[in-house]
Amino acid sequence: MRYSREHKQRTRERIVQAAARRFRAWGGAGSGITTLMNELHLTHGGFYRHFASKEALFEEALRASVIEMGDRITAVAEAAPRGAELGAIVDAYLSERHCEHPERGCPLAALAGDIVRLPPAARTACHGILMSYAQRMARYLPGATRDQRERRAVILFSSMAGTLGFARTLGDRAGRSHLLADARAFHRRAVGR
Amino acid sequence: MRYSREHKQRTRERIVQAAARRFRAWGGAGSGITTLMNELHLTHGGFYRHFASKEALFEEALRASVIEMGDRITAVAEAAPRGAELGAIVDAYLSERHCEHPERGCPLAALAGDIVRLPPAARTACHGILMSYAQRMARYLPGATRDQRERRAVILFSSMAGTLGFARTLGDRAGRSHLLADARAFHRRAVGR
DNA sequence: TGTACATCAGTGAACGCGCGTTCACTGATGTAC
DNA sequence: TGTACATCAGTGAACGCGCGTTCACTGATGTAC
Repeated sequence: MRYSREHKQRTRERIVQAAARRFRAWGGAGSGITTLMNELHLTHGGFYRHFASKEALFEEALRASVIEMGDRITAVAEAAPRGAELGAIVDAYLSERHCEHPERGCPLAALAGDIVRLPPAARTACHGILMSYAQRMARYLPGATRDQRERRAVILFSSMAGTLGFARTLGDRAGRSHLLADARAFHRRAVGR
Repeated sequence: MRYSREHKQRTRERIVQAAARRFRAWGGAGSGITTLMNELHLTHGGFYRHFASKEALFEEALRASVIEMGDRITAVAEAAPRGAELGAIVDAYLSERHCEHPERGCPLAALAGDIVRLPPAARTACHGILMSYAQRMARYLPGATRDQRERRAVILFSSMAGTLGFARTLGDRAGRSHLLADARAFHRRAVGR
């Protein structure tokens, strides 16, 4: 049947949002088209009216994840007292909440491992999307030039992502909590003067 | 046919070594049993005379990777002037050589993303193997107690792994080179006094 | 405003493919006598 | 030392399964007249 005016656009967005969560939780290979569409009470066949391929969806979902996470970090920085933005970002990024919810968290921490193994063209596209994330975060980093702030943002976020990723391999809740506290202290010091 | 005395043991080791390389390069899901066995001029059927499952091989290969990487880092530290061990480790870990050869490199950088998504029992086992790696590295970290050195090793290596992982998403050689140089400076400073 | 037709989001069977795993079989070597 | 038999690493066909993708079809709504 034919659907009303903006119906298609809304469906597309629902697919992207669901995929953004699922890919971060289960990886690019870990979440199939059928399961994804069923979650939205649709069948797999309709998927290709919205996306050329699963890879196209992956990129779109990554873009959405980057925006979502960027918004969250921006909100944290905005809520912090002036001068304490970066510390607040580090604390939020390395929080237990973030650690326990990869599906709503940083796509760099959740998907870097998948992106590395993508074919070159897709990998480069995804790298670009991740860089737009770092660019947005750059304003909270110290540095004389825009380039310097951006480069520092890349280092800070990718290294926090590494520690977060390792913390997620730990089953023990208390252990994770200690590890994250250590990590917050480390990154706060590393990024402070 | 039946094979000579130590033949089985040697075959097993060849499988583990090949898997250790392949898993780091292509991930746990990215390298199949058939392809792996064919690389060794064997057929897939024989695999189950050596391992109960692919997951059992993954653990074994992770163990081998951790030992291999631990040996490499230890050699780097041993070759460094007294007091310069940690700086040498950071430089080697964040070198272009390491970045371009995940198949021979750090399993934490290459496989953390896969390990996070393993079923709980396997994930805990793999986490333990990664911890034995951090424990071995702990002696090169500053700290009053063994526990403190170990915790610092976890933070340092996991955060370097994150940056290395991100660098691997970058197709451009020169860009990677700059990023790694930034990362070496960052981690050397963070880990020094 | 009413009618006829075109559109196209969504359906569900079907495709080829590679995966992990199983199993009956082979046959050279180890072992028991 | 020689013979008969057991062993078992490795083979290759076959299994069920889930995957991404294709396609003929449906039918309510948009659009043209």
